[in-house]
Amino acid sequence: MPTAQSSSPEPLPAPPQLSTMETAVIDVFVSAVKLIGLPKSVGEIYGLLFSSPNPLTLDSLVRRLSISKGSASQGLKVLRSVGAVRPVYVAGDRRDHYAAETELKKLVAGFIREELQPRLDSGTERLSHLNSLLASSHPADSAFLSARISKLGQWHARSKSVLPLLTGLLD
Amino acid sequence: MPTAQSSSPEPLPAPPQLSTMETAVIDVFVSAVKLIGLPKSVGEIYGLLFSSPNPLTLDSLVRRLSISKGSASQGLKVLRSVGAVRPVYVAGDRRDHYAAETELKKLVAGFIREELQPRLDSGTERLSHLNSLLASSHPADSAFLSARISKLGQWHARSKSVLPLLTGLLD
DNA sequence: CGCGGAGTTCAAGAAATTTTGAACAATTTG
DNA sequence: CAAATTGTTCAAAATTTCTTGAACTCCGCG
Repeated sequence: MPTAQSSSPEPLPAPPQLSTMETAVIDVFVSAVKLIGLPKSVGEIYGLLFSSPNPLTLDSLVRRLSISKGSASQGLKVLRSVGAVRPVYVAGDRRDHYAAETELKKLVAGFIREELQPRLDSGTERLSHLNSLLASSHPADSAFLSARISKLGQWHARSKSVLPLLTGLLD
Repeated sequence: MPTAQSSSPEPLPAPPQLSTMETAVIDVFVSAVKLIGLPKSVGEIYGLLFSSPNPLTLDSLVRRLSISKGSASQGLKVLRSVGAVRPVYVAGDRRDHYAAETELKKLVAGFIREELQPRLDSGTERLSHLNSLLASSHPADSAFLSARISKLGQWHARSKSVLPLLTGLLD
């Protein structure tokens, strides 16, 4: 029995009160997550799960973090997609329970796969579009532009080959 | 003499008109730059410089991209700091001229040095703060939390050692 | 079946970030 | 030196992104 959630007559949800420790950990993940361009709520959710010995339900996240159900749902969706969070079956409870995945390699791999690779892939199309434009470009600049676009192509190829390697460097 | 900027009596700055090619290249850099969390204007500026055979002044950037002087100034500051842009001396012109740095390795190294490393460094302090909080945490969770914070420390150390390696994988 | 709990979706509001523009500082030049 | 030119700064406006909350879909249960 985690916290005594007894039948208090208060109309307000009663401050869910995060411990100082939890707040500090969450803060770390909020920063981290913003750095990689994901919304704060994702960091809050992951941070709380990371601090929690047992899996939590969407509902607990909503209460303890004071965020909306919508945010929690969307945040969990992202975390699930990158494999940062794992659903845990709990007997006799219809609700989903989630636990934080703590293997760095998995987290990075998931982020690369879901957030970075798709961009690189769309870059391939972009590049061929640029090459097609090259034909109709002003002849005077043509040589220069051709060189630059080829440079872009090099970058792109290099990125595509290096990103996956990154995963290998971890753990 | 690049563009004939003759004395036209028009009150409006006259649409600077980017070529289709330029627009497409800029578009690529705007996406890239947003991915890494920098403002669009930074991508626009770098994109135009990347497409340009000769170095451009702040003023040309303002006119051709139709952005404010403030944006251009701030954007160039960022680009200079990460070494994505190089000032080029032009005889008999008081203004600064800028050229795009196109060595991928340099760009990545600069970004890591200026934008990523500082965050990792502040993370060091954060971690020791967490460790100090550990003392005052509820004994029941103490073992679990201790393990999690140690995990965080591992991640941190691993990141600090891997990030610099990244540079070596390029070019 | 219909009710109720769990979770998702998405349009509208709130918050955060970026851009603007005008005032300022620093130089150069006539 | 004063005037003109170049670039910077920063508060306010504009834009973008995130969060909210209510409507909705699914399911399992009685």
